[in-house]
Amino acid sequence: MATRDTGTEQLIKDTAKQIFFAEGRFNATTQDIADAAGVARTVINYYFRSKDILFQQVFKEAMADTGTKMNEVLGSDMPFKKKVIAFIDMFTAELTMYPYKESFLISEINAHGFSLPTKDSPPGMQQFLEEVKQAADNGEIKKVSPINFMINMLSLVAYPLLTRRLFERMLELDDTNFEKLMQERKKMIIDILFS
Amino acid sequence: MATRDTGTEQLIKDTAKQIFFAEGRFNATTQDIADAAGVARTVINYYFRSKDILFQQVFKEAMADTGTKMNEVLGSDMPFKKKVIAFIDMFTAELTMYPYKESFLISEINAHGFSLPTKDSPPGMQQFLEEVKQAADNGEIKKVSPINFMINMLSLVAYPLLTRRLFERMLELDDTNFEKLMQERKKMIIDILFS
DNA sequence: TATTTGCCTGACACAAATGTCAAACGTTTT
DNA sequence: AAAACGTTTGACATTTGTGTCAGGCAAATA
Repeated sequence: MATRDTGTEQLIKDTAKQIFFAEGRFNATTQDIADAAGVARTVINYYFRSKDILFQQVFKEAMADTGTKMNEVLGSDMPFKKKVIAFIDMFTAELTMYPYKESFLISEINAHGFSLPTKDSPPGMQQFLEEVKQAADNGEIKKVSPINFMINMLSLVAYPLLTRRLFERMLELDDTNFEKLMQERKKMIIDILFS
Repeated sequence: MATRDTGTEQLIKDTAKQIFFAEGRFNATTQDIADAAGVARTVINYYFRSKDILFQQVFKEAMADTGTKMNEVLGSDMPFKKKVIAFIDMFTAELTMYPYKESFLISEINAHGFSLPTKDSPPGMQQFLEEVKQAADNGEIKKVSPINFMINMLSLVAYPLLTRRLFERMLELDDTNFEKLMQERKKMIIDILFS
């Protein structure tokens, strides 16, 4: 049917991602999304047939996107430590832009039972876990199981960004101080991982 | 009005907590909650007047509950390392029971602008941060800012439990193996914090 | 036993959200 | 210019979720 491509379909998906992943408004209605995108609500039905299908597409793309980004870094041929730093930078940027992405994905899994399309864990991940093992044998890092190393790396970066709002309140930090704290943390995380 | 206390009010709140915090079904309807509790939907209106008020009460209690539990451990007079271990145990148990609690609280803040009641951070927290500073001066732990120590402790415990579903898929773990991994992690986390 | 009182129920009314459709609009094609 | 086509729109219908109410029930009280 030879699309004329007004960019509207993509605009709707991007707007939805903004609302779900950046603003964390998980119960946004199709009207909310349409308003934010500046289009009539029925356009959503025209392009996606139903709200559910829009959600599924956004979900699927988000998963694939995360997978690709991770794979690119973890599967690259950088030296180990450099790779870890690159990953932390990438992951920090990702979570700063879309702090609620993971929470949204998890909540959609619970709400609609969306199954994760990942056939098997991405190849880059396997390669990286192998490299962690080597680094542990080398003595470049402390002896930990590769999986735990991976989890530590993810946790130390992601958690404070995921729970940013709570931290800001609990610790009485404003946005500037929080950003500063996150920058400090990057170095500290490397220290911990390579101690 | 001299309540006769059939336990129904509490049952509804407990059921809501189960659905929100344990099952992660953030868009559950009042009907869902009523069904799970085995009562008619209108009973919810009888006890709470509206869905919003029920949500707010659950939210408020959850926040208070978390605050109390943290305060009890962090404000106790245990020796430092013992206190850290006790905290990790408590926090692990809490997150195993209610993995989606934090996510729910954050999502409600975004959706309904629920304000956090704790104006100032609880006293136990302040005391603990002070003790971290001392431990850093003692050399009992590495030199890190108390806030970062706190964040590290929380992150290493919470993140894998929050994102359990994603991890299980990505790393191809079943429930048993995941639990085992979490037990291993407890010791490892202590190692990291006290290295 | 009769009455009060708190608790619970189902039917109904209302509100909010989603989906459908015919028609209008502006490009592109003929 | 006319026709064809993809896109957009607003009115309408449907579905889903929430709140209200009168009345029924059982335990407590008199």
